[in-house]
Amino acid sequence: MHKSSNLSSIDAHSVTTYPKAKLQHAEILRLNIIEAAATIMQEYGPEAVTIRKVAEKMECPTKIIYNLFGNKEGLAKELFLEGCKLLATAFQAVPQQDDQNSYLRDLGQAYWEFSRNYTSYYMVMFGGAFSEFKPEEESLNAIFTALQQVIAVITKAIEQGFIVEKDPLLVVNLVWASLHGVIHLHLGGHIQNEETAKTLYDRSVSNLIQTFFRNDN
Amino acid sequence: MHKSSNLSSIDAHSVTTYPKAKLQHAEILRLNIIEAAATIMQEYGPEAVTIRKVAEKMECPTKIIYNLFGNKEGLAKELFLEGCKLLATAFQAVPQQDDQNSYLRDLGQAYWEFSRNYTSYYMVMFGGAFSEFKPEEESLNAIFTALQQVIAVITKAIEQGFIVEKDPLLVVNLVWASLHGVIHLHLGGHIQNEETAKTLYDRSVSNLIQTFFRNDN
DNA sequence: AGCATTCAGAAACACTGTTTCGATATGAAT
DNA sequence: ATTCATATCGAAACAGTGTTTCTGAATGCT
Repeated sequence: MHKSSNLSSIDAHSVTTYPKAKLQHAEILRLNIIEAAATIMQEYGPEAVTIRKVAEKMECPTKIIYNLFGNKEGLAKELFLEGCKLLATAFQAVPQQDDQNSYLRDLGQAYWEFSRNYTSYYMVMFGGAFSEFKPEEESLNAIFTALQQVIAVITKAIEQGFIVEKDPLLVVNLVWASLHGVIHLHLGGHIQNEETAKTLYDRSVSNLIQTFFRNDN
Repeated sequence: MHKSSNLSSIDAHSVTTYPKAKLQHAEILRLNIIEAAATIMQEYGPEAVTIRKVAEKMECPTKIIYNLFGNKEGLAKELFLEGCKLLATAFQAVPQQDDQNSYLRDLGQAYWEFSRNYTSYYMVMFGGAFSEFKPEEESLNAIFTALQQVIAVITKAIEQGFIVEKDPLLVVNLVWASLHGVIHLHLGGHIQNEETAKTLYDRSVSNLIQTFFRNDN
């Protein structure tokens, strides 16, 4: 106890730096709380993320979490944004190709693997795991950012005349919705067998590419 | 209080009919509880369905609900099955047509309207509104039954050579997943504008039909 | 009619998100 | 430096959830 009293007694005259140091401390605490929540979520699933468990892991009272995030929705939003970053990273890790068709296929594969490797994040972001959280503008922008590679490749394909449809976002949404549908039905237990789900997913990818990419025959 | 004591004192000698009457009573009670839960759900949403609120509406202790349904998951399952019946009815209400292409389009429209008119049921069935409930065999069969019209029309289209793909269930799942994806992204707040969502939905239907129905040109 | 069994129904338990409130400690002012 | 006001801390309480206990009462069988 009284952990910070030593720190604050180091120098008592630099008044202006005090709030800054405290804010830094608060920011670090904030990040640690998000990390703790993420750890619990990935280990035991989104429904295991309770304010009390996070507070227990952080060895702090729940009030601090409420001070920093307002309510559970605020913490959920941070996990949502964290997931967006992970998805963005996953897409960025896919090597670009001149063949837009093949590149889009690889991005689709990356999306599937993201849903497998970060299932809890996927459920928070797109599966409604935290029913209290609905994405608002900032969260929607984060998704938009995460999908940037997909948007880019489709935009390019349109510009180069490989895709007839003019509106890139329309195509992106159609692709996204179709693939999300397969993943979500699988995660929801409606398509239980994973192989079956993967087969459906790959067929969806192929069908979408066939639909949008004019095959010049 | 002692409501049933009058009933049971009507005739005390017909011993064999007693359990039957009681089972009937239990069955009626069971149906009333499901109806009460459904009413709460449709009025205030799935998250408002709590054992206590249902018990309060039924003016009975929560124990009775636990006796009849085991736990909340058991009650959720009944709502799920109820939703399947409603969806089946909605599909059956679509007039059959010889033109499989057009018929499938109308079934797709009915599916969209079901998700609009019975959003809570849709969320319970396919949106994971009751996270504790995952469909087991009986529930999966109920979905299969509800989708019967869709399965039939696709099977027929394959038999008649309009669809090249051989496996009807594969096609059904691909169609279902794509359309569910649009609906679910919309209900989840990722595609907020309803008009946009409907446009995407209609385009998905068109794309799917174009993909699977060989256009004889 | 008596007896065993079952079941109703209130209360309690364990857990959740969230808020309250007194004690504490902090930051500013004289 | 001491005082005062403010802000924060942190335990406890509140309201609500799913579920289980437990006692008294009614039920069904002998």
